[in-house]
Amino acid sequence: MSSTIKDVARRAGVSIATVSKFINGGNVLDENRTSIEEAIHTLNYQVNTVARGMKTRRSMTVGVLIPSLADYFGVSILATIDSSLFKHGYSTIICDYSEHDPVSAKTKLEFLMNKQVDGIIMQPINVKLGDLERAERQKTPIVFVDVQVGDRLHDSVVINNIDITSQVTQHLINFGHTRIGLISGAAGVLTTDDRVAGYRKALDKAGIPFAPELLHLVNISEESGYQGMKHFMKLPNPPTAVFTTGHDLTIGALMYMNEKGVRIPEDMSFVGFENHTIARIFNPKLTIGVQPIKKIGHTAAAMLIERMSGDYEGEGRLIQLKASIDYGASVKDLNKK
Amino acid sequence: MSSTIKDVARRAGVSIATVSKFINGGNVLDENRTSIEEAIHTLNYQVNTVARGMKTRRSMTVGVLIPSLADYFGVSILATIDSSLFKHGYSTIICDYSEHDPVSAKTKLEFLMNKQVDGIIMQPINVKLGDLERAERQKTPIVFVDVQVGDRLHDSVVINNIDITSQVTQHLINFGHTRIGLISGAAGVLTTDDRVAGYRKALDKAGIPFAPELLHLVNISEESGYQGMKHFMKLPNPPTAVFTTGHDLTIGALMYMNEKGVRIPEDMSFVGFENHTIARIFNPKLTIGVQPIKKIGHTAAAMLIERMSGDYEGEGRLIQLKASIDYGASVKDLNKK
DNA sequence: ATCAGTGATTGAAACGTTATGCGATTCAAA
DNA sequence: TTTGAATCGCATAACGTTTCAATCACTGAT
Repeated sequence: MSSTIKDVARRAGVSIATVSKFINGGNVLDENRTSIEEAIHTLNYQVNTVARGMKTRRSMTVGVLIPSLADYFGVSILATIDSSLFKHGYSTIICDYSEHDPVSAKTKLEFLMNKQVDGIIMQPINVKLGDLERAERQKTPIVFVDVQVGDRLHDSVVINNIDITSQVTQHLINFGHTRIGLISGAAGVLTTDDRVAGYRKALDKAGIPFAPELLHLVNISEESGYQGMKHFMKLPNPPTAVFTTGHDLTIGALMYMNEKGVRIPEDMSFVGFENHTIARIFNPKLTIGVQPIKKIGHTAAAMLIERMSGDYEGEGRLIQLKASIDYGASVKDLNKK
Repeated sequence: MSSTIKDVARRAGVSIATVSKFINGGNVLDENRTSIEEAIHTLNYQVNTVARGMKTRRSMTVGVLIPSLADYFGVSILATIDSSLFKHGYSTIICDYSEHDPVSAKTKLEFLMNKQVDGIIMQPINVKLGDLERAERQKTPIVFVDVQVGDRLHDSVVINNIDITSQVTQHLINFGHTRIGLISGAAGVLTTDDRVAGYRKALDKAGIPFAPELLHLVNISEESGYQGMKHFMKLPNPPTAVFTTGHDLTIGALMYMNEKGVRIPEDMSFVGFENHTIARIFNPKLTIGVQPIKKIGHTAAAMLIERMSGDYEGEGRLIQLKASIDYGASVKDLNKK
């Protein structure tokens, strides 16, 4: 159906080995070069990367594994990863897994391994160390994003979660807020725990007592944002400001407020996360925390490429990037009356 | 590094062929079955799908090609396609291409073909028929989404663009609007042309003269939505209602209005497209046109699977799905004064 | 003339799997 | 028992590459 290296060799009147050498950039005689080029061109020959991978034991394919293809963070990172990897000739196989199904991550990981991926980039929510066993046995490098993983075998790219939440909380405190609601992911996930830690750190520093009912930690879905906001608004003594730590949580919370006619910032001060677009079309413009998503993606891809090419073989590296605050007008200053 | 079928055969004391047969569901003697199972288990054997693909000439991989991984439609469809395909054992290689670079689509298509994908799902913006040459020569099936492609070789899944825009326009007319701005993609793209046709159809029916300055047709980016809205607002006689026909266009238009303090629907009536989330967090709730994205994705995946498995070999099919209007409160009724 | 050295070419052996044709085994019916 | 049919296992040849050791054709120096 499609022409092979054998066809090219025959037509060019040289051996298969010579054609292979030419294709891979080796030196060949000028006369051979031209006849090979001619043959390749008229036969429309393109190398079969699968067959090549069979020999070289490299598929030039990497797997990207994220909890959901409907989640902003995962998809955004996918875009930058894909373009970084493509530049190096790698293709990206995308998979999502369910963070609730205990075997889903492991299953998908094995699926990717069976496809002989050369490396994996993964956002690990609720994955157990045992899930990584197969990849580790075969020495397939994994780079984690968003959440770092305990063992020091793999690289991770994360943001400094303690810093960003403590900064946001500090900002709210500066504006006179003392009852501050926090909506974040599930407790136990490192990212969430760090974020809560940052929140408490700022409260402690200001001498504000911690109130457990002002924490809503379920997962990072839209629904959870909606429910969290609802929960806060129904408290006998509701918070004056709420902070969400994820894109979809932010949307959920906004939905609830919009539905109930809660005005921002008159009735409720609000700080969202990660969504520039929504922040800009919202009136008033929202104050949000933003992750350097592109940088995370590029860094992760670069680290993986180093691993796959053998340029780096040392122990796991941890890169912590800085998130920042993009100030809008969704926080009311309680100091100026 | 990783064990092969040869290792399994040796350990189980049978030939390679027998193991292969067992793996692929053939009948083997009970005693062989158990020893093979034992060997597979203790050796942690997993088939190498690349090597298998080499023989079977099927990679069990499909390519998804969309103009941008930052675009709502493409990414949403990717999610449903991926899950449909995974159920049938296929993995998804994702690629984006630039609709502005004339060779980008062709290049990426060849990239996918070199990876020996068994099929392709593509959202074809600005692709030329010649770009498909290689895939056609190798008889790799392609299913198009969003925009149908001229020749009747391939399947397409689209929505009825004329219907939806004519309905939206009709709705605006019913509410007393006669100067209606339309922001859509580039003229020449079939989807856009159909949408403009639907718009004009409704105008004609109501006897409203067509005003060329009320059309802004550039591309489907956020920026274009922003510029389109800006253009309309600066007209000596601006429209009383604007309709955007894409997710990102909608966002861009909203950004401009928010920036300039244009109130919806007091100062401007507005109908957006495709974004439930934004429609719901916006105040007032937006009226939007919605595509059945999940259905599009599932249908496309199902058609591709039929092609790849050889269950269907006929000529190209065209599936037209219906879009619908989700009514909010962003259109002012000019009839009741 | 011969020889070593240089570079390009080549045949053949992998890589891990499935497909195929044939010989061996089994079993029920005669 | 014998026989025919059915089943199962095996050796081997692919699939399209890369790679390696061996070969070949030169060149320039001895």
